[in-house]
Amino acid sequence: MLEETRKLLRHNGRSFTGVRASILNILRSATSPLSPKQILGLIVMKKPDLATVYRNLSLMKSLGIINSVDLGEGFKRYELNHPESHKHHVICRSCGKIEDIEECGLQKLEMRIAKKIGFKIEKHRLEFFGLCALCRE
Amino acid sequence: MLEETRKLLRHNGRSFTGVRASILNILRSATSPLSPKQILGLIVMKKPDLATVYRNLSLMKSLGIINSVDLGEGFKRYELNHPESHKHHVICRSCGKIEDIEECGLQKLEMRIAKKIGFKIEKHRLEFFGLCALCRE
DNA sequence: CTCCGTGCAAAAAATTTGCAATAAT
DNA sequence: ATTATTGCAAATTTTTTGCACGGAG
Repeated sequence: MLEETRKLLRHNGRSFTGVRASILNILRSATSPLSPKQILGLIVMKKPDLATVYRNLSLMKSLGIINSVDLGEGFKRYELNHPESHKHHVICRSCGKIEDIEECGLQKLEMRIAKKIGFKIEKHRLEFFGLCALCRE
Repeated sequence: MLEETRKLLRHNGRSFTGVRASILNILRSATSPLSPKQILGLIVMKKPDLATVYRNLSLMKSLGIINSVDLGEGFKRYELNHPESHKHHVICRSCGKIEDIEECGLQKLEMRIAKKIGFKIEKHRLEFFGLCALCRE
């Protein structure tokens, strides 16, 4: 899995560096999308510069290895891109917990909209906001 | 319609100032969500400070008069809040055109998710990205 | 040798805040 | 009078960029 990424990077003339491996490992074990700062905070040894984290996130996003998620917090979060299973998020407005959901079922709506307004729809973003079980008491 | 807003502001001890009226009029005639800078640019006479625009957007959002929309551009956009008709957006990745869509049909999905993960879902955000008819040539 | 990757510092861009002057109630 | 609103400047926060150095091919 990191092997595929390595190949993808090589194929684009880039290398599979330690920083990139760290970022990917962190995103792989994350249970929700992380901000650049959070990612940096989770790199334990040989902490890179935050600018390097940004540059790598940007590169890996452009190669489709990761995705960005914007929850309207004033910064972006990043997660691994799983091309097969496309994810959405449910965010608790009280504790900030983020849960992933696999279910989507927007294809029909997408097709209907595409036809109605003449767009070729390539992707969508869907997030739910509310209160998690714990925060509801 | 501005009358309701006036009452809502008064009820919260705030006044219906010229800046607020300008912002609301601009949002009312906008065909897509606008950034604070765009809004400022559209105020013709007696241009307020950008900080004032930000403060008013924040206040009016907290009162539910307007909504913010985050398309992952690095800044937020604002639109009027129409409590009855809830809107989503389709954004052209080439020319940036934003179209509103009224259709949603996410209630069933919302309920299914709410039940599955125990969230009380209060709102959602949905955007589509692609190419508009013109940009497809 | 020639790019790529990184650290460091500085710059940009979006947003927020402090404070004094002004306007509204 | 009391409280809200604004302008202005400065501060914060997120993200980007320039440059020089070290390293991989």
